[in-house]
Amino acid sequence: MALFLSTFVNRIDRKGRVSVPAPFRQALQGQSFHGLVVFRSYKFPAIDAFGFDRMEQLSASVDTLDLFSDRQDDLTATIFADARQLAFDGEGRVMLPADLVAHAGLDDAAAFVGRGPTFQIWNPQSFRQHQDAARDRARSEAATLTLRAKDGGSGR
Amino acid sequence: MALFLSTFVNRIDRKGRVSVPAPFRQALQGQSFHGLVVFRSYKFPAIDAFGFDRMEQLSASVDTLDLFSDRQDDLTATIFADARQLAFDGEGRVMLPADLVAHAGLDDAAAFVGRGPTFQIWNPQSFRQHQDAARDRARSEAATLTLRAKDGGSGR
DNA sequence: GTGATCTCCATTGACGCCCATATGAGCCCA
DNA sequence: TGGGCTCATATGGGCGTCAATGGAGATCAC
Repeated sequence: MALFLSTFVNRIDRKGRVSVPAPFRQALQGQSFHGLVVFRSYKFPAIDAFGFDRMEQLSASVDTLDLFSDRQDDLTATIFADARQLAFDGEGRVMLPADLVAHAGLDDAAAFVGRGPTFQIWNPQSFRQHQDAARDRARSEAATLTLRAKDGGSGR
Repeated sequence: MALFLSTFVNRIDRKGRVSVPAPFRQALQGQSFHGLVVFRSYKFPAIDAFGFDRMEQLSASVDTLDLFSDRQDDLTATIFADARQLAFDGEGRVMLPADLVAHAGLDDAAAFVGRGPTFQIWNPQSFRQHQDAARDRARSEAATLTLRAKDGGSGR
């Protein structure tokens, strides 16, 4: 399974193309579709992304011949309808659709942010602010966590 | 199995023809009928659609009584009676029957909305509203889903 | 004969594919 | 340890191809 670590910032050229970081491309090797699956993040001004195999898994888990389940309507409508496949070109770049660029507030650069099994694409400035805020929150919670962690040892 | 992702908006010309998005056509390749199976969505102002193989699957399931609740029975009966086959022309277009156009409130454009194993055809404006609402609902359910995934181990 | 549907052709605009260049990191050798 | 070399990645631009769209003519059904 793919594992995405660290953050990389690459330029977006005037044709809307951006290089996917080589380590991320390596993590995506050997999938049935050579590229990314992306969609608008629910909670952030960012783009969520992962490999095609993860989408296939999602489809299989949702798929039944019951066409009439109310429960899955919102989920499928949102996930599958909103997802896009972005194919790599020969140089390992993808074209970012204009509406996703708008959603993430992207300008001339994109930050690829590893999140383990998935990653996100942010405006670099927005991400820095977001990250700083997250760090502050984590720091203020640290006292509580430390007390709990006493028996467990080093969480990170 | 076919996997329909993303949303594509294409124009309907004055003869009622509309191009099926190329990625969807690719997902439908190699089936015994070169075209779509469509019927009125029973809960949305939209057209449900998928490939012929899925209709065959559905038929087989009904035969083996897999889907033998009364509710399913009514609904599947409705589907088979209501379903139509729309053949591709040389350019990958289909002709939308007038009554389906009316049911979906289609005008001069059609949104092809991927739903994983199936897709739908909507009036673009109607779909946008529907998607925004579904997105809000999904967002509020996201917390619940996350909590469930946590104890299940690493959700995928 | 008349209307509708299917087939074929032309246009245009976007996107995929190709090559060329720069930049930086790692490696080898002195 | 320092310098130079090499290779991979990132980046920019040009061009060909395919998809979407519109229309005209042929064929079939009523």
